[in-house]
Amino acid sequence: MNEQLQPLKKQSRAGKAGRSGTQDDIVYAHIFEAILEQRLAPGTKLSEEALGEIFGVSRTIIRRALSRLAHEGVVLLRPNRGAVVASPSIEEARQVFFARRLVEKAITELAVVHACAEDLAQLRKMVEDERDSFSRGDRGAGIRLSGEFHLKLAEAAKNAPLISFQRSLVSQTSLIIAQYESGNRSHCSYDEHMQLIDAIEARDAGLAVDLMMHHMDHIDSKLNLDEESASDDLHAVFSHLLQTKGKSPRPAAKL
Amino acid sequence: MNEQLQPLKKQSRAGKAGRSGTQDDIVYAHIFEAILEQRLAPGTKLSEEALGEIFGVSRTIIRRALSRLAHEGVVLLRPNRGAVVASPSIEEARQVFFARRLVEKAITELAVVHACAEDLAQLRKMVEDERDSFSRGDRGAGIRLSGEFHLKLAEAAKNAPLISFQRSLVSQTSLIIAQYESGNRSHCSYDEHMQLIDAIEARDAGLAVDLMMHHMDHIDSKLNLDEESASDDLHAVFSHLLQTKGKSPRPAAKL
DNA sequence: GCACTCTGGCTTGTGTACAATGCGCCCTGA
DNA sequence: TCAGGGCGCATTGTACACAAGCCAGAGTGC
Repeated sequence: MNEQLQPLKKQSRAGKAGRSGTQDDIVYAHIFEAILEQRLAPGTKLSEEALGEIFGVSRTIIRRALSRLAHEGVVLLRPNRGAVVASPSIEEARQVFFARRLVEKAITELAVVHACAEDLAQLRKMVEDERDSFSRGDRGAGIRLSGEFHLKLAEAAKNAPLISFQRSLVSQTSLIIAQYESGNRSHCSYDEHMQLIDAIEARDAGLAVDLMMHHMDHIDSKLNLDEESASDDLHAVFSHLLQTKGKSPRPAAKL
Repeated sequence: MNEQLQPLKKQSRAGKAGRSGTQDDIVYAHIFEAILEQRLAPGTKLSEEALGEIFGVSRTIIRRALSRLAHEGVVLLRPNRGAVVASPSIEEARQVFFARRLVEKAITELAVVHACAEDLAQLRKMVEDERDSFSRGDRGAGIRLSGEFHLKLAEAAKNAPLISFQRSLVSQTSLIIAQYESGNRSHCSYDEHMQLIDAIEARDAGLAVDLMMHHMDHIDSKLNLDEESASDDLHAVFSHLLQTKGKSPRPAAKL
């Protein structure tokens, strides 16, 4: 484990949020991608020094990236105890989905009004990329691109606070999907995405919102949030025993 | 300007978000308070070294606090050019208010269902504090406490993502009020707040939501978002010339 | 007189060293 | 054999030093 990337010349592919500017953006994007594509399992410890070696930067940069990830809820920052990949509980997942329905509805309505031709073109392109990923069998990239579609939709709605909130919600949703999706059904959201774009382009608010709500239902129904699925993560398994109020879940009883 | 606080013994009163734990929380809370109470005018440069001296900590801590404030939108972080107190444009203010209506409605509905007796008691206490502040003529504290009321309401709704979003929205709203409120009308929201608590306690969702929406209308009507008010801040005055997309507004034309 | 350039100073960005805290192992005693 | 306590190590928290990047002002040429 002593290999490292070349000292981070501004790499092009930085997936999401790829403002390929400063170093911490790159680190951020890489970790983010790794988490969403499940190369990093929930609960995994994210050591600052290890990451620093891997990316060839100092802990300062890593720390900033982790801080951003923590803000978006995909990483849990425990004081004096380091960062771990978040493992949202069922209850947390429900809360995220509730908030998402709310936001997606508003975004859809706004997008019907504000989306310009270029927005729509970009959205279509993203859906195509998404379809390609799934047909290629790249589930991780598919989840990520599906998320980016919803984020782009928020941008088309032209409301800055909602965009930022949506970014956080989408990140967490992706993590939840990665964690809870029942494997037997393929995640084929691109079809619904395309219909949605059509409705928005037709400026049919009623239809667009309906489609979006059904889309949310579908995502929801693909998850087993009703029962605990088998997991190697004690926190997830025993999440109903944990306090959900404080940001640092600890066992309520000694395990 | 060479005075400094005593080296930050864990001060108790840390206003909002007063997790009186680590140092950066304290710094964060103090700057936050200062901005909301208009002791720091929009556009003011926030020098890292100066703040570090004032609070008796190193730039590392200041930097973290500024980063958090930037996340909430009350501070603008310009790469290589330091931090300034945000001065939201009219358009940004409108977007914040749009998002707030959305969130407040959802929060109110949730609070009607989930608010427990202790939540309601705390809410009542906060409204009393708020009234005291205004009767004492402490407008800054009043604005802050009014914001904290709405934040507490979000907590009573028991949805973590909405709480965090609400925190950001309330912060920005407070900043907007501080910047745009027409001075001739007194900000007497505590009365409406109290009615709202009553409706929630009565579990009357319809009434509660109505009250909340009217409350939003009132706040809205107190601001002059229709025309530019006089301002000593070039960014605010010429905000319609500035790009609102990028996070770092620069003049579109040489001033 | 005006505008342009270059330089000096100041502020932020990054890396690193040291301090502090938490965790696990080992040792001891019952 | 197991529980409890103490110690050492590993990891994070903080401060500081150096590098890099802006900005303003003085100086110069047109």
